[in-house]
Amino acid sequence: MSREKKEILYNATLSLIAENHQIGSIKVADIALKANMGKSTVYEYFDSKEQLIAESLIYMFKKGIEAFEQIVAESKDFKETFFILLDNLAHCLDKNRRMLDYMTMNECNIAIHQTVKSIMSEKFEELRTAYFQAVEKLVDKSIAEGLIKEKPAKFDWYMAVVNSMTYMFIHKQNFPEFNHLTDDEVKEKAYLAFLKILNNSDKI
Amino acid sequence: MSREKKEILYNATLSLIAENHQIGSIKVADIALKANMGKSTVYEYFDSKEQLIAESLIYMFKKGIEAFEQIVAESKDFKETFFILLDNLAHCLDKNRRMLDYMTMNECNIAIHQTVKSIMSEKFEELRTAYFQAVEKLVDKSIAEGLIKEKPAKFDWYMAVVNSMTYMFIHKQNFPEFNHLTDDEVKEKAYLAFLKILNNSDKI
Amino acid sequence: MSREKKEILYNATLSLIAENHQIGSIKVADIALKANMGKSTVYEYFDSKEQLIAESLIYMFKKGIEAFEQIVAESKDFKETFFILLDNLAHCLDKNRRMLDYMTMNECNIAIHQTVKSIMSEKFEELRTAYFQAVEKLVDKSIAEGLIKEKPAKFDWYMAVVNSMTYMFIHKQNFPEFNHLTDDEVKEKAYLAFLKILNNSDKI
Amino acid sequence: MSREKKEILYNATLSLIAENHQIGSIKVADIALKANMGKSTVYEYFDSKEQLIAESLIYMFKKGIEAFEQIVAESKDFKETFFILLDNLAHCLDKNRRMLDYMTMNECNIAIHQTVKSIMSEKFEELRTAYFQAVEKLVDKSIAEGLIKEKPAKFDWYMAVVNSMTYMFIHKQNFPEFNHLTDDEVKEKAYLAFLKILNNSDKI
DNA sequence: CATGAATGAGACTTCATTCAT
DNA sequence: AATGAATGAAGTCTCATTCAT
Repeated sequence: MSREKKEILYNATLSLIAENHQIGSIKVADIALKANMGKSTVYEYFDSKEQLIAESLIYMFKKGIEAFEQIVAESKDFKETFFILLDNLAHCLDKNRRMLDYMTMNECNIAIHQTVKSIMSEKFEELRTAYFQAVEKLVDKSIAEGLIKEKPAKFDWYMAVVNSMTYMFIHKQNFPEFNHLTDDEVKEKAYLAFLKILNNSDKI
Repeated sequence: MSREKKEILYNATLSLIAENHQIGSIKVADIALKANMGKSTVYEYFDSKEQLIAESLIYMFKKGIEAFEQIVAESKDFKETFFILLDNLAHCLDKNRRMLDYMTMNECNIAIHQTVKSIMSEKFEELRTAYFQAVEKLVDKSIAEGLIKEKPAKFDWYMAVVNSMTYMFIHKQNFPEFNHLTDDEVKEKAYLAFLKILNNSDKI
Repeated sequence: MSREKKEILYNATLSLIAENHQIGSIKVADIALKANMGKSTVYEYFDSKEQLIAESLIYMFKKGIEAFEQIVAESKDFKETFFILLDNLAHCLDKNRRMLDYMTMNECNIAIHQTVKSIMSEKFEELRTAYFQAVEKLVDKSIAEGLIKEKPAKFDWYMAVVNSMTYMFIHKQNFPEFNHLTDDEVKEKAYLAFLKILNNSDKI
Repeated sequence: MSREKKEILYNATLSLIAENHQIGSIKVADIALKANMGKSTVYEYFDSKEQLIAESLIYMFKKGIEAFEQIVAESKDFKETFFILLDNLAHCLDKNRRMLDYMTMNECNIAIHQTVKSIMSEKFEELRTAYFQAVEKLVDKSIAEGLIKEKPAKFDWYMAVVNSMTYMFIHKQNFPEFNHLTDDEVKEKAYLAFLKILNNSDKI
């Protein structure tokens, strides 16, 4: 039960982060309201607001990485897998425009508060390692299919993936300049960018 | 005088943003302290904290775009210009790891507060237009030098620039996985990515 | 059964009073923890925290007076009895430096709360009477042994006893000025003070 | 001005301590009300409730010792000085029955809270030293007048003074057993006890 | 009997803002 | 023009108590 209630609170917190876009301004009262419980009940499960937020973020990362892993694990070909992942990201960005900060694991988004920071820094390396592994499996799939000639350096394939995610992110900012593009067109561009970055290194 | 004091306050605010990494948690008291004046004096120049922050951000964008324009305007060749811009970004990221959020003009980072949001949205389009123009001049330089065969679509060249900035950003996160890379190597990679993304569109 | 559980709670409460030194800051959660039971169980036996504390204090007084009586009742001579009592007090003061407040039956230490006050005031007179009787028996012993020439007024003999207890109390405060004195020396001084106060009334 | 406002708050706090009789249960709201200011204003002058309480107690001790010193300094004879001091004590006890705890400098009354404790412990030794000096001057006066034959040990004269104060304290508890005694009679008894304790050491 | 879970009331504290000087 | 002083509103957290099981 403790586990279940904690997850309710994680999800309440995360949906507020998605709405509010600013971790620092989340109020315990809001979390409690969203989770359908009294403010004081929150403190039965967590020592402080910071503890709750920190754990919620870890929870979010874990779930996100798990989802990523599962999508990669399903035996689709690379392009289909890649597109599902971008669709997924687009969906997340619809809910929370700041999601890219989290997807790039930018620690400064989390280190609002000394308490949150110290709670998270332990788990952070572990999470990042898992994330890199999942991303690597995706890249390996593209290599196995011959789309990428030879395995690039870690930084290179990581950047290629980040860059393709950035395509979705920039498009979701809804600048009028880019409103004419559909999600599908952007995904296609992201896909091409991935391949271009990791191929033809000899050409230039 | 009014002008001068306002700029002092802008700069105080911006240096706090750079340090704190969270707009929502900046306090008027801190700004006043940094600006060497009493809290109440701040209210002689601005109606509210939000007004001050919003104007400070606009000020930052303006200065940033001006700096970008000036670097591009100086008659260096494309590669040198590009590298100076990346050096500049690296310097900004050293002070404020969240700077990319601002550089990509992600509005959600600013919309902490309804007041800030409405103040900024007027100016925002103007700023973005200026930013796009500056970026376009940079891209045009690469075309003029023949590094890019033909002028790509707006979204494509904008993404190419954003992606190259992302290289610096990811590297500045100091993940142990990428600590072996020097700033110069990363700049080179960013430069190559820019060219790859905008060339060879026929190859794939 | 009810009786037994209640006593467990009394003792848990009293040991917390001994540790905390402040009745007002004792928490039901602490009492329950010390008594090895759930917080809600406390409310099976007592209507409120105040009721429990009030009854615990009464229990403490009763036990204390009984102990006092028993020591006096054992057929030792006056000086030995007196010293055992002072030893006893020293032991109590080691656990709770505020014990003197209770030993002098200073009602203000108990009247933290209107509820406690009203609960106690009924019993208080009864307890004080018993206490005075016990003290009187001690004094009578000193008279029977001829150490005191004639029976002094009630206030006088009560003060003589209180004063001798104060010796122990002051010594237990561990002021560096008095650290060189041993417990035995202080007891001797307290004993002499008792005799001096109650004798030679004609001399001065 | 800061000094003046702080003193207002000290006095508000001390009058609440006198009324409430329990340091732990004093509320900032009550202090602010008593001092005629908003709750938040209190925090302009003190970092926390504990800091305010600790400083208030130090202030009380200081003022008390100063008053004691001044009474002793005025060139009255010993008995008159002694009686004025006891009158003074009686007056304090009327306001705050716990005052004896403070007069005996029982540190446990102050150490409710770790913060208060650490703030005070620095000053405590200094205060105690001043207190002992003041008491010593009083005792010296009795020696100078020949009321005490030779100067007793520090512990002995300190105990004699404490004991005489205890007379007032016990009487102020208003036990029905002692209601027939007037303040003047009690003062006389306290005075005699002082002399008896410090004289005739040879007699017993 | 016993208690885990929940919570309302209320405490401390922060901070943007106002106001008198 | 500048600010020290004051504060209301709001946020975090605590804790005695209730209630369903």
